[in-house]
Amino acid sequence: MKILNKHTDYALRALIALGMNPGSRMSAKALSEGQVIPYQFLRRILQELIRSGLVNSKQGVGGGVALAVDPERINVRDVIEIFQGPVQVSECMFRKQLCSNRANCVLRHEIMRIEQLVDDEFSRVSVGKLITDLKRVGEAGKSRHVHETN
Amino acid sequence: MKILNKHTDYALRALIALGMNPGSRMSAKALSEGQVIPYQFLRRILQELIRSGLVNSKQGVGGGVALAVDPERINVRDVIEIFQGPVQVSECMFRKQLCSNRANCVLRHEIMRIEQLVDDEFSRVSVGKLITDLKRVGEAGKSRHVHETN
DNA sequence: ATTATTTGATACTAAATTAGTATCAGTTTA
DNA sequence: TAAACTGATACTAATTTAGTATCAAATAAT
Repeated sequence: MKILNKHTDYALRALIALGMNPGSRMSAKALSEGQVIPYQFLRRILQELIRSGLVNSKQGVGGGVALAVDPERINVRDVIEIFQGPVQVSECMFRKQLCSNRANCVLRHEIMRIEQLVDDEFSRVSVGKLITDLKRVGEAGKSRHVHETN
Repeated sequence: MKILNKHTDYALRALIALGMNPGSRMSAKALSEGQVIPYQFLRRILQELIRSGLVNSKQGVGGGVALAVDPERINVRDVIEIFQGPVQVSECMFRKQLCSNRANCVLRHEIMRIEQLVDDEFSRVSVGKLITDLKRVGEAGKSRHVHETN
């Protein structure tokens, strides 16, 4: 049961990279190389982020993308919603005729509670917070590899 | 972002049905008809539940499957784990070489917290509890359709 | 003006996962 | 010995996810 797909994962990495040096505009190419994300795939992900208003873009030489919103105001939930749709458990809620049996419904009750919980938690994690954490780790652990904390 | 797949969904429905009348042994055919689950698909799901020890089976005429465990001791988390693997966010944790960039790692920290939360919550919901809820709803709402409470 | 660098839009392919079907062998009961 | 079952396993189809490719339009530098 994997929660984040590659779209969301890469989108978050890109947003973090953009937020690291505020105001900086980066090309998809630079981002792709810096974050090791397949270029064309990243292009499409960025286009969705642009459409959704989280980043803005500028064409031509010296163009690229930049955050359009304060990183504190972008949270993981937003990004999940863009690329994976709203947190839900089954189709039951939206296609009621499928949900003709009670067992499914009673299950749904518990599950919607958990859904809400997950949603809230992801809402609480902003890109800004991730950047802060990241910078802190960067300071503290200059010499050792982050993985060693696992 | 859908959390439960059909395997888990059907498995839970089957477990609930089996737990409704304790000690009852039901054939896959009866379950399939009662719960409106494709027969051959349910067969395979039941076989996994058997392998995992949650239900036992008896071959031949009058055979079928029955709960092997007190429904209070089967929780949703167990079932998710059987059919969808452990709750995780990305492959990062298990394939460390993929996780060569810090952004991903810092993200993981927050995300593992949420992962744990989801895991705990699903652990708290037992099949027994779902059955209790279901029976209560059955008592209270005899005349009206459950969906009307949406 | 021309060229290089960039995004916009969109079509396409490939791989993986999920959902569902089918078959045949073996067990048990009547 | 026939009917009603599960055990094991192979197969197909649909959907989702991941990734690639192409061409047009904008911008800046020369």
